[in-house]
Amino acid sequence: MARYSEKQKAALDALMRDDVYHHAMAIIKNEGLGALTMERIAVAVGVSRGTLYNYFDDRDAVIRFVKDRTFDPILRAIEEIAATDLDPALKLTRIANWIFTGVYNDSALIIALSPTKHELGNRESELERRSQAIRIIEGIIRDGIGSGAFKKLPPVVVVEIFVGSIMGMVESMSLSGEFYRAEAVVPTLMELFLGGLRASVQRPILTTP
Amino acid sequence: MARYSEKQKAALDALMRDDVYHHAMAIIKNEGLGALTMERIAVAVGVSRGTLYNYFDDRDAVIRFVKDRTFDPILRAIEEIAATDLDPALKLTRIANWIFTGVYNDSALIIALSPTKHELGNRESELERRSQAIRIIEGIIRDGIGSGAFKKLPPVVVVEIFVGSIMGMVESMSLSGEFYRAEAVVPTLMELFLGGLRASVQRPILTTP
Amino acid sequence: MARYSEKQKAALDALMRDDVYHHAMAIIKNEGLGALTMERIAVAVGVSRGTLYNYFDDRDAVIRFVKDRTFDPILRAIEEIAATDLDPALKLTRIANWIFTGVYNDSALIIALSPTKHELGNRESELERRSQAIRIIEGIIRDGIGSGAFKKLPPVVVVEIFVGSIMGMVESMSLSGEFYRAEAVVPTLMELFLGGLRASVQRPILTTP
Amino acid sequence: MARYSEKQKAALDALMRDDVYHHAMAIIKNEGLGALTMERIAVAVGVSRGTLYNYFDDRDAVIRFVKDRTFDPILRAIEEIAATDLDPALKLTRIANWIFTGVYNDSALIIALSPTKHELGNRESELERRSQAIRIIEGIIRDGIGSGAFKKLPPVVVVEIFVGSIMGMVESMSLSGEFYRAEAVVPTLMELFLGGLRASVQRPILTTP
DNA sequence: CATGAATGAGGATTCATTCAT
DNA sequence: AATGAATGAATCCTCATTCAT
Repeated sequence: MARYSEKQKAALDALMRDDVYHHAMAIIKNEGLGALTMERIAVAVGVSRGTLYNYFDDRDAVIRFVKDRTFDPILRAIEEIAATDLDPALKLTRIANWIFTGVYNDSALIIALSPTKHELGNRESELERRSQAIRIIEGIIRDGIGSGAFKKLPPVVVVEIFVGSIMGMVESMSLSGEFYRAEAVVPTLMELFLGGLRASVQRPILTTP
Repeated sequence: MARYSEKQKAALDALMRDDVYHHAMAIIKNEGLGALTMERIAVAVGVSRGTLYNYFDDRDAVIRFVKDRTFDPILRAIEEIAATDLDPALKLTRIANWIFTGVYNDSALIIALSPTKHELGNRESELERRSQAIRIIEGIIRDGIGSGAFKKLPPVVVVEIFVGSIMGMVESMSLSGEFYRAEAVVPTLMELFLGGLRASVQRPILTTP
Repeated sequence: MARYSEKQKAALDALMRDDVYHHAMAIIKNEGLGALTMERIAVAVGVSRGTLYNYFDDRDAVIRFVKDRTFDPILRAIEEIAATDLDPALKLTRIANWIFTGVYNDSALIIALSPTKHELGNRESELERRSQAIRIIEGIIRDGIGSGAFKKLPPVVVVEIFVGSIMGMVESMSLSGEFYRAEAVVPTLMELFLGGLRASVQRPILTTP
Repeated sequence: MARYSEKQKAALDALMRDDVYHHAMAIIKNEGLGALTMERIAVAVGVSRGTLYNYFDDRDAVIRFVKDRTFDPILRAIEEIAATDLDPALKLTRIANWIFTGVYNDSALIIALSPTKHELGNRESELERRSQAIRIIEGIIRDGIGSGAFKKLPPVVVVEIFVGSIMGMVESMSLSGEFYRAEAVVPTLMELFLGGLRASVQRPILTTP
């Protein structure tokens, strides 16, 4: 009796979600998260507002979905890079490259999406995603310190600085409107970061006075 | 003629603006910029909505005011530090410290306020403020490179990374909910940053004053 | 696909617009244009304010709609009368009759709507409508002068007086609250107007003293 | 104890009212009645809003006052003209001239003021003023009919047409934006009006078809 | 009397969301 | 499943008016 088999239904569902992702991204990029109304999405996708509600519980679900779909690949890439047996410095460089490149394409989007913080309860998944990434990168840094390649700096803080500086760079560029390609920025970023992190010649470590 | 002298009026005005700043900050921190409605502010301050409009042209003016009041001291501090004759590395350290400390108190606020992007037209003053800071810091870095203290890396990119990593750190902390005091983070940050920036040969490391 | 066919939708739309026209008219007549708030209309029509916005972009659109719906039939009638091959005097009489009758039903409305001046930008269509009517009537008067039926008075001024006296009459009645039927007023009006306009036998010309 | 004597107070009062009239006129002319807020007036006059309320009960009182001050001279002039022993046709011509000229100077104003009708309760004085004028003019027309100078047309309707055509002309000009001087319009107007009104040679009367 | 800060009642709009068809 | 009309809560903003100083 059912018109669509389970499979067909799932396929339909996937198509709809693809469409929504595509158009929601475009709207957010061009006009900001505030412009992402159900009406706008519905019109862009070519369905009625009501139909949208058959696929997403509410507007927040749409936002959550778009975020997830944007960040998950980055997380997976980080996991994959961490799983290789490259040396820690190289891993970090690749991660920086990946994030930067991945983010580059959706530049403004990241910014628009990021500090949703207070807007509704998407914090959980977001934080979880973030803390997963953090934990993985922290592992890499601990490895580096353990192997004597990196200085003995507090890993937790180092991770935050690593991630923070990448995200900060993206935000910086977004605010100033000047976008550099990954190749133009990542080397300098890593030069600075690794330059300071590498346990090169001995140098007394600095602590807060 | 007038019952209140100019001074009294100014004082009243200042009081109101202080109040608004105070409560607007609280609202933004706890619930985000989106929760900053005129009604909320009015209730918090203890006046009617109408009264608010006697002090601020519109909601946007309130937001602008809060931003200015938050960022201006930072900008001025940066200017002052840049004007000293400390060596570049120390200047950068102090600036990092200042921003970090200053921002620490209003932590989440910065994030909530920063990427207003797409929302209203307050970008101008915001960008100007930012570019002023950027220009000043860029000057310091050029000095460092000129004096041979820093590596010859593209100053523009270095600044972005410097500023970006600080802002990113703040945002990182804001997202994760764990806030470190400046003393706990800045040394590490500068160790990394300066470690990578310095024209190698060893040199005693600089500490936060 | 759609539950409602295009036709049904159009019908619904027409119904709503009819309703709005009806009630908006009543409100304007009784309490003036200023009383025509979206709330008032919504309550009168029996829908929510939000629903109104599904049919009209904003309050201005409602006003424009009511005006158009009121004036357009008059304009069309004038065009039709002008297109006949009646003699000019008769054309004018019929036009006066038409305007007067048509307007009679919406009497006060015309006044309430007409000098919206300074209020919103609906002047364009209004003026255009007016100038179309003027142009047509001017043509009739020129014909009359050309054929020797009318005196050689400046057509432009004559039109203004013709139109002005009709509109003025309506306004007069509206202000005084006494409404005469077209049959009671138009003959007198035309007697005066045509009596003065016709190129009769000689008559001493009157000049301003 | 009183600071001001009655006289002084009255003088002060008159000054204030003069000022208000002056500036209120300017505002109405340039921006319409809607722009006539207490704040605007207060600023223009150079006093506080509160002070305005010492001279006028409310906004409506201001509007009433401005109207009165504008129309009263016209009414008085009509009375004076009616009191002369000129012949009826000449009286009407002079009245038309007077109204037209008087209004010419405040052109748009008349329109802006006229259909206040529904706006608050200034109807009484307005109507009274109007009906006084009507009554006087009606008297002139009756005289004309009585003396055999005018045709036997219903005086009430003739008055309305006379007044209506003048006011209509003014409004016409206001709407179209083209203002003619009294000398350019009144002769034509009176030519038409008196041409039709005079009991001249016999001519078949035209009735509505 | 003058002042002007405070008030609060409107009025316009926008959207997320529901639900009958 | 899809539709889209209807809803109504939320928000911004404007002013006439009051009243303590």
